Amino acid sequence: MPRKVDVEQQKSDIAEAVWRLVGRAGLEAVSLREVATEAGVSMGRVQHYFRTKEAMLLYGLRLAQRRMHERIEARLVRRPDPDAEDVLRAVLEEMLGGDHDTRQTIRICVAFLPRALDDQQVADLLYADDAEIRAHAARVIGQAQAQGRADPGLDPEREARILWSLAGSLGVEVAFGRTSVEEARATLSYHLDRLLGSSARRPERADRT
Amino acid sequence: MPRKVDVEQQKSDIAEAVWRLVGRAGLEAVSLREVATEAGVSMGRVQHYFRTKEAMLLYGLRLAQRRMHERIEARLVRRPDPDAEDVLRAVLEEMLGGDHDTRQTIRICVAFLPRALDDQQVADLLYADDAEIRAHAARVIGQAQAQGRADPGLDPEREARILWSLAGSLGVEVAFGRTSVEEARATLSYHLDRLLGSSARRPERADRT
DNA sequence: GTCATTACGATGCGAACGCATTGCGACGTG
DNA sequence: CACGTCGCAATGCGTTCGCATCGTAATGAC
Repeated sequence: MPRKVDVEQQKSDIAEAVWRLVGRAGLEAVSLREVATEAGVSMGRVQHYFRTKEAMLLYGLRLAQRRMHERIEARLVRRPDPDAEDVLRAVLEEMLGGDHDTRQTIRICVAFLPRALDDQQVADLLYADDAEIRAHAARVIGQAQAQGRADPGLDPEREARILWSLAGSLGVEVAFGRTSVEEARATLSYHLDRLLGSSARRPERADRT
Repeated sequence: MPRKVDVEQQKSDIAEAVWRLVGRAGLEAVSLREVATEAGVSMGRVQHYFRTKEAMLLYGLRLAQRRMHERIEARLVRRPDPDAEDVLRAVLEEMLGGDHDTRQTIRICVAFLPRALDDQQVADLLYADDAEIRAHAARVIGQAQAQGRADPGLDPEREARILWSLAGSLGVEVAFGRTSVEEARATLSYHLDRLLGSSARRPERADRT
């Protein structure tokens, strides 16, 4: 077997160039030539790794979402023995777009929204975790009610829906520069305090415990 | 003076073709030829009324938003002596995308989001009313507090932010087929009930009072 | 009727597009 | 040390793009 390179590395290098272009000016800004230039490689290379433009875009979206998942996991690792609420908070915090890559990912997802209308594959990618996380949020809210922390008059399903919409919306505002991360965080924190009780919970594990 | 046509009519006919294309598959789907075909006119006509593609798109966005404003006004006309809360509720209701044209407009706004990043003109159009409406919402919430209808512990500014984000987010979900209008309406109504007290207020004026 | 002016339809141009093809240098295997 | 395969760079093709140009039919002022 001949010449070997790190295929995944090459593909992700190209995908990241796609991200930058999409994040900067939307899907229309993406052409094979532009991607090649942005990645600092030849157009032949791009075509070697992606048979079609469509495949390249889909790979970029998929990878962006995987990276976002990894960032959420990383947040959880920093917590000792995370419970369901920790998981929810980690997801919400990630969605706010404090991280530069997250903002990029949010912009990418927004750019793909129109495609989801008639492309089931894109729709599946974009909405993959929605139902699961909403259900999870509802459970956490119900749990807080059972513990007497949350207003028993709340409808967990509806509140979960609202929370999810709110976090998503704040993330988009941040990603498109309409709101600062601090503002978004303060707003979400305010909402969560009213929903689950004070957010002053167990702190993240400090470095070198 | 020679041949006269209804210039505004012609321009809006073309703009509506742009809407259909954008609403169907995003900004990338818009080319002069496609627009001409969709509108059932010649490409020359399109170019006659819009000097550049950019001008055409901007006109489309502007007109879509003006139509949305008009629909909100129309909602208000159906209410006898509307107060500040009626205005807020009319705006929110419109944002949910119950109307087909509104859904189209929401999809158009989303499609333009990336452009707002480095096009101040687009940004101004997209975010024109945000601050005003948020301030208005905050006032309405404060007023409800003063009347003892709303929880005095609420922060009107933050609640206004949340309400605005929520309505926008629900509208986007509806516009992209992720949620039914009924669901969105129920969710918003649930939230408003907790925020302002029962939504069972003065009904709209019935036909033929 | 004459004429200026508006409203277009038709056509052409250069650039950029996605994609296919070709060829060759680099490398692990025998 | 050949040989076969992989990793690309280069180039070309047909299409589509936005836009400019040009010709002409229609119309109201005189």
